[in-house]
Amino acid sequence: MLINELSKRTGITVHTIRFYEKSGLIKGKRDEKVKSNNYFHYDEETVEKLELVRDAKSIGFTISEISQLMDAWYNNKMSIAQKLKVLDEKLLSIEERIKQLKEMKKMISQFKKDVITDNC
Amino acid sequence: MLINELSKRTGITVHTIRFYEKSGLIKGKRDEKVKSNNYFHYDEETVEKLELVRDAKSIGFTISEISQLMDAWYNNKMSIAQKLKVLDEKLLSIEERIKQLKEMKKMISQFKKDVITDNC
DNA sequence: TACAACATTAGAGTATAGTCTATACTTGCA
DNA sequence: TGCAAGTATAGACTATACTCTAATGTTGTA
Repeated sequence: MLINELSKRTGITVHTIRFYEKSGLIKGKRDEKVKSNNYFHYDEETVEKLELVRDAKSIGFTISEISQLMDAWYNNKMSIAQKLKVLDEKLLSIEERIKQLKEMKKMISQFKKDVITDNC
Repeated sequence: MLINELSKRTGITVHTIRFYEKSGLIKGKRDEKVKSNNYFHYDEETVEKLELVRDAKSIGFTISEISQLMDAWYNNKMSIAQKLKVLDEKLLSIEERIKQLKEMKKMISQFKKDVITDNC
């Protein structure tokens, strides 16, 4: 599929997809048989990747973190041990974030109580 | 206390504290009695605020979100209902983030299993 | 075949959140 | 008193992650 369809499938703008391509998150292929143009072609895996990018971004992962994660997932040049290392690191950082979010939740709940009792 | 002490107390650089002051997160007071300089003075509440800023930032809150939160906390111009509204919104967004993080955790755990089983 | 829609590249512009430099004045201590 | 350390303001610079524009070429359809 071409970039326009990829954009429609993922809900990510053409501009942003090109930006992700420049950043190395995805990679389109040129069709050697076609000589009249230089269009990039994308496969289903790219759709999956962009969905992962979207999810990972929404929880605050940076592009470079997502890049690492995708290497662990899709890159066959990494050893199993290396892949597991990256994945374990990401798991730890996620758990740390959940912990911090729970603390903030507690704080805000306490705020709420304070606001109510201070003013009634 | 002056900005240097505030910086040492919070571990936030003088530059960044000035940036937060420009952004409206904190507010120092000038001492009317002293006429030879224009130095800002900060109180304990500012220390607390900067600690809140640090915590909130670490879980991905933007400055504008933190600003809202601090208004709900410290600004006496807001009604109780308004404060509770802001706090409840923040609680909801935190719960949403926790949910997303848990999903990502599941995904990565599944990745790990795939990596192991695909290669052994 | 005209022309709208789509593709590419290069590069400029924007928003957020700092980070640093320059300049100039003030304070505290040996 | 000298001078290092601290303070203020203005503005330049950086990094991240887009977002948009311009220029130019290609494709598909009425």
